[in-house]
This record gives sequence, structure tokens and C-alpha cells, in this order.
Amino acid sequence: MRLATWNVNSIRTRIDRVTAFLERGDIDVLAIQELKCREDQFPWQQLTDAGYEVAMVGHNQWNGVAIASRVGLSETSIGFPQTPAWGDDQVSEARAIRAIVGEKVGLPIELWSLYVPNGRELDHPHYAYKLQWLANLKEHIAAELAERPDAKISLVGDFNIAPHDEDVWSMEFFEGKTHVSQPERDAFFAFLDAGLTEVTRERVTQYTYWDYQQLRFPKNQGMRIDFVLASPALAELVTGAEIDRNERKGKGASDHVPVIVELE
DNA sequence: ATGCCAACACAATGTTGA
Repeated sequence: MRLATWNVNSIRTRIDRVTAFLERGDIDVLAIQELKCREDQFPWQQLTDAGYEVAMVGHNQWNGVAIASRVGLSETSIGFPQTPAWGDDQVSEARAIRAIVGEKVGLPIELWSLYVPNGRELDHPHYAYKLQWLANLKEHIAAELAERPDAKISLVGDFNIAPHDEDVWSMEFFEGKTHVSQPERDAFFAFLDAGLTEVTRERVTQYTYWDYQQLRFPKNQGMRIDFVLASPALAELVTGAEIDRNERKGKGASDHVPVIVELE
């Protein structure tokens, strides 16, 4: 089974690139982030025509996550217990969706498509929100793993954290900025402490994001912030991982590229 | 070679992203 995750930065703008990628990459399951649309604006038809079932959540023009699968899709749920709300008016944001995929090929996986809050600035309320969001999600996953140690669980998506110095093109540039701070990194490592493995790092060393500005892509000044985490029972089934770097080229590219994992 | 910010809402700028 081929599983991918991709922050598309607007599914409406990128739908043709998405369907082309699914075909070219022979992708069975795609976790999507930054849909930037509501349910009634989502391009259902194109994905259905391509043979995929889709579960999505999108409240407005921001955030939005989805799972598209051609190998089964069931038991969809949105968010997680104790999902923090954002801001003074306590808005519920569309940043996490979960479903069981792969049952049609005898490999049922509990898959989470995640768009971790950005954080904005180290002293911004969004930063505290980001850390709380990560901590509460980790608690939920840790409890699940404690109850079912053999569960095949995968957390994928845009984590908006560069866990190691080599995951950004310049630590000097990111001094004092979000994504590289120790509390964010600790929040990420807490998932590993809970028993998950980041199955991409040992197989892919490239960045997954390059800013649109300043010729960041041609200069290869990027960040590694999109990951595939897997529970022990799932991690042992991973046989390969790659990114689709070509997807960042040309007019109309997302600023993130797909991260692909091969299972069994 | 990838190429010098983009997408959204809304109607001129403001928000968000990382």
C-alpha cells in the first residue's frame, strides 16, 4: 500500500495537481492539509471520478483536512477528545481528521491527517494554543496505544515543527522564530516517547517545504516539517519512503511537497 | 533547473502562512 501526506495550500486551486499526483504516484491513500474550503466548496467529483472515497472537514477559508482512499474508508471522526479551541471566541478549527483506511487490502490502519497550528510568534497566544493542541493529541494517542499496543496507527501531516537543527536551511535565520523552539520540539518528541516512530527520517533527508519568497526553492532553502509517524505494529511494515520533489516545480505549485510511504 | 509570495474574502486592503 502506498500512503501519502500533502499540505496542498488550497484544494480548489490544486485539484488538478492532486489528481495527477495520485495517478503518477500510484497512491492508495492521501492525507491532505490546508484545504482552505468548506464542505460545499470541496471538489468531490474529481476525487470520486478518480476512484477515491473522501472524508473532510473545513469550516471556512482557513485550515481544513481530509483523507482520500481507494482502499476503504470508514469510522471517520473529526478532532480528538480535548481538542483545544482557538481565540477569544473559542473557534473550533479544522485541523484533525481520523479514519480507518486499508481494510479493502487487508491492512486496516487508523490514519490521522493533521494540520498542527502554526504558532505565529513565540509570545503569541497561537503559540500556547499550538503546544496545548499537541499535548492533548499526544495524550489521546498515548492512551490508545496503552490500551491497544498492537494497533496500527499513523499520524501524518504538516506538524509545523522542525525537530532537529538540520531540518531547516539556517538555524541563524530561525533564531527566535517558531517551529524550532525547544518547547515545540519537546512536544514533537513526546509522540516518539509515547511509542511512535517517525518512519520518514531514516529514509528521506530532503526538505518538505520551501517558502514562495526569496527563491527559497531554487536555492534549496527549505524546512522539513511534514512527517509520517507510525505505531510499532505499523512501523515494521514500512518498506520505503520518498518525497515528490518535482511537485514543488512550476507554476501553481503548493509550497509543500507530498511525503510518500510504502507499506508491506 | 526548480525562478525572485500565494490564497483567501472581498472589492482595497487585511489575514494567514512559516
